[in-house]
Amino acid sequence: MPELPEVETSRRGIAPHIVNATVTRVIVRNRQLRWPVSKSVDRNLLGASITAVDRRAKYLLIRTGDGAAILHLGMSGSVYIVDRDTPAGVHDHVDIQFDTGKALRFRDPRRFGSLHWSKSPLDHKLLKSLGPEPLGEDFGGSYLWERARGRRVSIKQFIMNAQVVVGVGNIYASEALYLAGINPRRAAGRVSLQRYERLSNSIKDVLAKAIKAGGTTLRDFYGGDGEAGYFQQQLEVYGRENQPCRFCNSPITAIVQGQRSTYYCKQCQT
DNA sequence: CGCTGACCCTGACGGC
DNA sequence: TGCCGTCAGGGTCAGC
Repeated sequence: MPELPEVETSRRGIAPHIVNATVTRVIVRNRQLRWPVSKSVDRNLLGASITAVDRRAKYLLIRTGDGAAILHLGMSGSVYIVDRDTPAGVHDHVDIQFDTGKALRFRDPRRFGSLHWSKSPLDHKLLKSLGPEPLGEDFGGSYLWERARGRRVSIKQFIMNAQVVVGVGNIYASEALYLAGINPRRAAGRVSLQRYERLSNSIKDVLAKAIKAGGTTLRDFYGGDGEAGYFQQQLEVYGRENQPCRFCNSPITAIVQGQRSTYYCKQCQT
């Protein structure tokens, strides 16, 4: 479900409600997520005051003075602010209750999400070898081109690789390649520097616009404040198999790459 | 090191 | 209506 824009939308939705609030109780109803949730999470959060909610890649970092809870939403996860005593549904695995009377609720039907505690989250095993943020200064065309030397993997799988750049998920990878006019099947090592410049700009553009729109709501995504995103209205190719390309009218093609579906225009993307 | 495919899990949806 | 196959926005890991 959530790609970078959806995680960022969630972060912005929840932060105002929990920063400076103190944790009065932590309820973990099901510890069997992507990895078992350690009791150190509960222990460290209890009694602490939240100092910030940050994001690195698709991880939410819920910080206290001593460290951070590292929350990943996986494919189907979402976070909400609820009144503390709101009855929990079957997939509401974690509640973090606050002295404000509210709680941060984590729901995740498929349980591909995860929750860890770390004193120094950016050094955590899951985060330490991640590539740059796509909206940051150190990401651009020359960086991508450099990293792509000798790589035979498809350009689409290359930009979805979090070691290369974080936060480019399956929807926005197809969208960015369309906007840059690059065939998603092309080998990463055979894309010119000039086209990488265009691609890095497309990635920045599409992610920034999606954040502005509050994310993409395909099935069930809602930001932390319960609002649906509306970026899906701006999707050019994702989910549009056989529908006309908005530029040239030829039908959008769907293929599978690395077990994920890819959408593109055979006419416009070479 | 780079790359591929299996796998984790539940729910929604379309076809019959 | 019900059953069954397919698919889903994530990522890690083993094996070549």
